[in-house]
Amino acid sequence: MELSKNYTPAAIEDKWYQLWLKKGYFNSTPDERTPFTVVIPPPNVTGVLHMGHTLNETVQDILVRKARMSGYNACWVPGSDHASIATEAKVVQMLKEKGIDKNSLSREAFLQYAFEWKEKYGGIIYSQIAKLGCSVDWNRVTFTMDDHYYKAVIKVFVEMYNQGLLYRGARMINWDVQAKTALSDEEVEYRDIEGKLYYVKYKIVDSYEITDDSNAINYITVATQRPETIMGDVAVCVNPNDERYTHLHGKKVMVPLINKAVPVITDEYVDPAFGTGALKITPAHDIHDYEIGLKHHLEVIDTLTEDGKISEAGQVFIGLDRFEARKRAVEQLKEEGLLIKEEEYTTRLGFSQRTNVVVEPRISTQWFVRMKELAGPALEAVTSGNIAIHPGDKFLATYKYWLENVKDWCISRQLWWGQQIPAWYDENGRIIVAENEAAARELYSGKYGVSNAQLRQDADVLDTWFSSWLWPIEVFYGITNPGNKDVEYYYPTNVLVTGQDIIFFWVARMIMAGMQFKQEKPFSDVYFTGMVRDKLGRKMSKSLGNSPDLLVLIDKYGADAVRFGIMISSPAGNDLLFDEAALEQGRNFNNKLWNAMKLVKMWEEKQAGSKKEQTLSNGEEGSGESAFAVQWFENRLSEVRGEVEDLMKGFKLSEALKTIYSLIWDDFCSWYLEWVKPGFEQPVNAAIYQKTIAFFDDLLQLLHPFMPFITEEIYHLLKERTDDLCVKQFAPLQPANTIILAEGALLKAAITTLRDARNKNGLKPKDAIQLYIQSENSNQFKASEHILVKQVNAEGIAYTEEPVPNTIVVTLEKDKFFIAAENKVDVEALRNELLKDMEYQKRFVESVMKKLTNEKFLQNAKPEVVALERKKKMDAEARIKTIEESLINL
RNA sequence: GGGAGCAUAGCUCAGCUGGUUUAGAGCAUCUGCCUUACAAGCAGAGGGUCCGCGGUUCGAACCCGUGUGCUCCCA
Repeated sequence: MELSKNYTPAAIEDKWYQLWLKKGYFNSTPDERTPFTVVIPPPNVTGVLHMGHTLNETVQDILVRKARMSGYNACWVPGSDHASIATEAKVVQMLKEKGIDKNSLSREAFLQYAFEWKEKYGGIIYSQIAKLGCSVDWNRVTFTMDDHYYKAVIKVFVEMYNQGLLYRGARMINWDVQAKTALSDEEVEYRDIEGKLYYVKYKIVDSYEITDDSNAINYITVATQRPETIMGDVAVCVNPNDERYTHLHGKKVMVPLINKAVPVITDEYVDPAFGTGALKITPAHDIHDYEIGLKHHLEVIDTLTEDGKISEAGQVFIGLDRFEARKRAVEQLKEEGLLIKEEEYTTRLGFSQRTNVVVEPRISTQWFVRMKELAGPALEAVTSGNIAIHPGDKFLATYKYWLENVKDWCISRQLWWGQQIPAWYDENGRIIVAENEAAARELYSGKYGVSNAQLRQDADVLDTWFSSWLWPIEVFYGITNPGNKDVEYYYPTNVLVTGQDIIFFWVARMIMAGMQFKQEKPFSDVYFTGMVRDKLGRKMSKSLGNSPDLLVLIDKYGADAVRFGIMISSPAGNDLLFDEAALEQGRNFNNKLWNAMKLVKMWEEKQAGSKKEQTLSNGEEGSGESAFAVQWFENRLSEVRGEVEDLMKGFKLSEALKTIYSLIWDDFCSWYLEWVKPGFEQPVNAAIYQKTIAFFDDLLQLLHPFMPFITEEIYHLLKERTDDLCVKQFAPLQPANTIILAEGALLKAAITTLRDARNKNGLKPKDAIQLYIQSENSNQFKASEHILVKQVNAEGIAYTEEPVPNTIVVTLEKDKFFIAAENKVDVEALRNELLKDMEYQKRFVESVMKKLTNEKFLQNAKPEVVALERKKKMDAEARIKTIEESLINL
């Protein structure tokens, strides 16, 4: 078969994914094996995979594939959530384009459009997950608006209501004026904004006759950021201890623009140092004002409509948008001479995470979850170590802080797309909560003795997170069909992988739900990935245009390279600065693997001797050095497999990948393959060939969870197979022989030292040399001397007791190498090199001697540490001696 | 304003219980190579006040204090 010069991923990736699917490798059903369960953090249906998802899904796939190849029954459940606000906005937009107004539709008709929209666009995210190579069980796709899932949410709501964990009430909540719905505290993002502080005069009522406007006695100055809310003012508040305003206690002032008299009140809350020390109180539009209002029994005047315009209650500027009204208010205040000054001011404003508009504090009647009761067990689950957070040191504190200070969760949303709240109200506003209308009626008549009452269901739906917090349970039907085989087998799941930004939204609430509805944790480990930023460290966002398109990247580099690139630059839990250069590195790695395969394939036809009979120790020409190479690599492989195992157990996936990368590129390609590579047109030892294929297999298997496509492809190209790498089980770990590893390290060091000497002395790669080794222990070189000869292009090798004159001399530990070549020896350069090394060694001995001559060190340090220092000293002194001898013989 | 974290090579980061650390890796850089697996490559090299200051210790990149700078979370 003709093999292309470089690896071409596109067709290969598609081929293998289809084959894996066809063979059902990703599907899981309960059996006698231990399960390894992961539920995907459901991306929302409106979205496409961004780089953050890509990182997340890749991490999950690595863990799942590794488990699948390690004897576990791996089950990775895919799905998406219905994203009520985002989806509803998209559907409304789509209807608008068709010329349909949402308000003209019935709820049922709207939902039908919404489901149609979901069917059409909701699948994009799944095709991207597949493109990336994710080994999810497609038979288990779950959507948070599936019938059973809908029922589960309703069931949980009713249950919680009956347990007193839910309540309905008027509170100040975060209001999204674009989506026209309430938001939870977590859905609000705070950002610093350059704003203005306006200093406005409030005239004092019944004061002295106003004769002179500059006379401060006639008015009080209030500083405000929001002059458009002046119409909702019900008081002006000062600190009771602020002497500047003592004379105003009990007085009244005129609210500008609407000329309404309101009292001056006092409260410790007011900071005399901020602004003018006088605060206007607008209970309807500020949370602190609201609380002060409650305390002082003040009226609440809501001057804004649900879409952020001035309402009738505002009296002026009616119908104007809040920001337009601000401009107009400022203009009018100026005209009336009531605006003293404007001041630049940096403030923090809340923005809706979904629509990005400034969130409006608003008093409204909503449903809330009492969080205190749920927080206890969720906190305990983590602090007791029952659930481990990785990296723990970083997020444990955040998690604890949130749970210890948790506020009630506003779960009602003024939307249609979502689970409609199962609460019914009669004409008197009495509440009945039940799973459906029939049950509600029955309950109602039982409770109040009235049948056929007018009952009206709550029009609102529940927060999307109120459904996704059930995810690890209900994807296995654990709420709607408790005790079923799947949920008993797969729950609790093993690990949840997600971004640190949704620790409260989701992780904490899922743990609450697990403890509350299943009396058991939802997962054993939580792995938080960092945020993906661009290479300048900026968050990726649509507005900056710095977020690359995943499919374009896969097209350009291949899915394996994308997975490699994102993992190699992703230290556990740290933010990762995404740079396409990392994908290039991945592509180059693909190519390296591809070419290594091509090299080995070339040997297939050119094997010396019969494949079966030949062994490594039969004295065949060239077998000696190769036997060493095989032995060494076998042990090196065992060693690295152990390291990778440990790294993966500690969720250090990036380091694990780096380790495998280096094992393949450096140890296998640069060292091992070069060591066993036959000369031009020469046959390869058949036993070595077989061993090399076996090593290659092991390397591919080790890499497979990270780069599934190319590894599967090469696995099948290396040899005729009946099995697939995807489900090949790892062999047990073998201990590595440290003596052989040390011999290999020495050989590598010798080769590098000699190559460096060649380089520095201007010897071309083609110039052959004669090599002499002076060593007290020359045996250590003999096992691998044929490799050494080949790797440094020596014509021959000899052992000597005496220095060899007119040669280039270099030292390695206590050993000396003499290189005889055609070139003239640059004595001066050699001398400098040796002197530099000696200088280093002498200073090293000095630093060691400092310790060894220190009585306190000898007394306090552990004996093995002292012994170690003695050895360091002896080694360095021996080396100095070697260098001195070399210098003399120059 | 409250809390958490970080600061090590040009860049991104390792460095576990203080002692083979006069500090490692990848990328980038430099030098030499078109050596028939791979120039998307090969061989080699250079590069550091471990943020500043003070302390504990026989011994500090590591522990403690303090200052500075950056990042994140919360109000």
